[in-house]
Amino acid sequence: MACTVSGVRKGFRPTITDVAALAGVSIATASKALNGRQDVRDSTRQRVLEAARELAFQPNELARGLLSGQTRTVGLLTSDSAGRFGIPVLLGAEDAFGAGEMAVLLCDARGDAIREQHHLRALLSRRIDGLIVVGESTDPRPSVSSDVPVPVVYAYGPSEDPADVSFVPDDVGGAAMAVRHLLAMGRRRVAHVTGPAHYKAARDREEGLRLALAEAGVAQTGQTLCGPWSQRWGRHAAEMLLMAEPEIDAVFCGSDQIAAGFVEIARERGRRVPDDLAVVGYDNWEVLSTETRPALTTVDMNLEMLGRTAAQHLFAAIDGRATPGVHRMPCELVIRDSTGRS
Amino acid sequence: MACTVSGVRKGFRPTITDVAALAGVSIATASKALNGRQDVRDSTRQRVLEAARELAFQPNELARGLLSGQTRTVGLLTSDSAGRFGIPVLLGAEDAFGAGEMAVLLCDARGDAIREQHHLRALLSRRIDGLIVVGESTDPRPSVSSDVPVPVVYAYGPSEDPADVSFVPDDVGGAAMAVRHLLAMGRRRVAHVTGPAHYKAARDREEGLRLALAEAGVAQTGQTLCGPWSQRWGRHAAEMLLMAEPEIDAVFCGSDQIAAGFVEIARERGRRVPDDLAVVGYDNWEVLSTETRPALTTVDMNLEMLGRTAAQHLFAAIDGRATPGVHRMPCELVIRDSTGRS
DNA sequence: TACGTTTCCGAAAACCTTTTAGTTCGCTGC
DNA sequence: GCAGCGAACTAAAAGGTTTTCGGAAACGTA
Repeated sequence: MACTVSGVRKGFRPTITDVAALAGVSIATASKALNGRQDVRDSTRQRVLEAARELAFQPNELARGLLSGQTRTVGLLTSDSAGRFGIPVLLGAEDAFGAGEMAVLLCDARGDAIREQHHLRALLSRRIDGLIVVGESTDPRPSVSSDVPVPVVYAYGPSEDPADVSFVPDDVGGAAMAVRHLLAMGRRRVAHVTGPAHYKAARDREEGLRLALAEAGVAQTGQTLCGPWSQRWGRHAAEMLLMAEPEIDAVFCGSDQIAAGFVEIARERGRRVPDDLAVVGYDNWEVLSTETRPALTTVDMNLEMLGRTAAQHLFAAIDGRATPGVHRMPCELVIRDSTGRS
Repeated sequence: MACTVSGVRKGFRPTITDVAALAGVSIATASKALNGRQDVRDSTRQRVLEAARELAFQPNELARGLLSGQTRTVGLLTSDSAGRFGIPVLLGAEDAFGAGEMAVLLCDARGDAIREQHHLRALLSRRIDGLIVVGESTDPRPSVSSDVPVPVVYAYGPSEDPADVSFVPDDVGGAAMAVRHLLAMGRRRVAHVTGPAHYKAARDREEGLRLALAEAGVAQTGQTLCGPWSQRWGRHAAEMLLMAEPEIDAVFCGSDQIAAGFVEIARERGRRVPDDLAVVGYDNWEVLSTETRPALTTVDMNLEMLGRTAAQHLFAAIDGRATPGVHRMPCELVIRDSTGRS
């Protein structure tokens, strides 16, 4: 009787009309049966459900969206998703949306403002319910909210407009936490090697360092050294620093790449890590942080969680409950061997 | 007169009816004017265009798609986009689609078949025009094509069904190219350290190695050593291999992580790379390959290009021009210092 | 039988756009 | 004065779904 079809005819898509016809009812009744509404006799509902199953019927979200004005689709606009940091945020957001039955339209502007406008138009013409903008760094970026008639949430890179909703890692807090850990391990001669000073991330992390040192009444050893975020720079900085300030017993590095380079040189120069020298990284980029010798104590920005939170907040904003402002999400200190056993 | 609005009223979306009313024409005429069709007087067209500009009108893609049956939207289904390899493929595909005015619906199944089915249903109900499935490894994966009434293209991880369209890196060719390079540099005692043997990537790369060695009539030195893809395993393998086969003058590694670990130990044991020992990696993961000392010669699978090609092929398939089968995309050898100057 | 109530179902409108099939109007040619 | 024609425009249908509202049937009550 019921001829179960394995596979699907290419191109053919059954409509609710087909289902209604097969079940021998009107489309209105079929709709009510399928959506679990009242005013349908149980036996009728069963017939409709059976017909829908047999035809592998999938309601057309386009038609549904056209009617309801809600597409249950959000845009995810990234400036540079190739970047190390955009990806986890994106994944967290995708995860949260997936759980909420939302679909995600992905756009990568590749750092180009023209392309960004282009994508924005494409998203709007597809009637997204909301938008997440993922930055490529924690530096504030121009707001797009005024061009967009739906709620917008910024993740990782905040909007320049404080009236927008932004979620960023708390780099000041993360850095302070890392340095407090160094101090708790008894270190008092703490140096600092980080990335280019024009990055907000570098400045924030420096502020966290100062904060924690000031709390403990300890002075920083040597100047903050700024360079690229790379391992190469970590090696170079280590060579300079071990020469210039040989008495240091701890280094706070602005990234795991820098830290990886630093421990490499320290090891070569015969400094035992962590016994002679404790090293802390930042980012918890596991391919580096777990593979250096010794494995790095480092700050994890919880980016996936940040993305998830931003997505959940977007839900709230779509429902009209937004909390504007910059929300700083706490970081987490991952303690490994490079700062010694506690 | 024309009051240009900066910003957009939240929630309000003008329709073509609004545009037509403002321009004083029927919606049919407005539609024709906006779409550059004939049968519209120039002066009328200008009035319509002006009205559309003033209202910031965006045609509703939902309505358009409902009518045309084409959504100009494709699905991108990944098993594990957190993976190292899915990302570039995804970016390449997104890039190709963006250029073609297509939008991309992103779904990450996180390696869960249930979730995959769930996402598949969501995509189909949104009436995607086509689907790209991005695998997490080069091992063949179950086909979804029979459940999907639109064209499907598999990228990175091929479908188990040879009637499907798949794009995979040519690992055999890539490995052979790497080993031929070692031979061309005069090396004759080539060892092999790679990942777990249950990975097709490991087996394919071994086949490439054998091929190239056989061509040159050279025997492999020592057994192929299999372990995790990690840097740690690279270090461990180096310790064993330098002990067991001290006469080797080259190592082909199955990944940059393994190669990075290998050169690290080789350096510590006093083997000069590349003078005493040439090392080749695989993947061209730049955070490793450009930062080791010396920088790694390595095989680049051109994943972004692979993703782009898969996307372009999906276009063709949507137009009814598909070329079934597994398409092997050429790899590229990136020569750096770890194999010596040429 | 007449009437009210409940239960179940269906017709039709609405969402927004494109396209088809006209309709109107002015003009040419006879 | 009229057939014929082309240009410019419009009314209406189509696409798939949900929702509103009205209607029909069934049942109980007076």
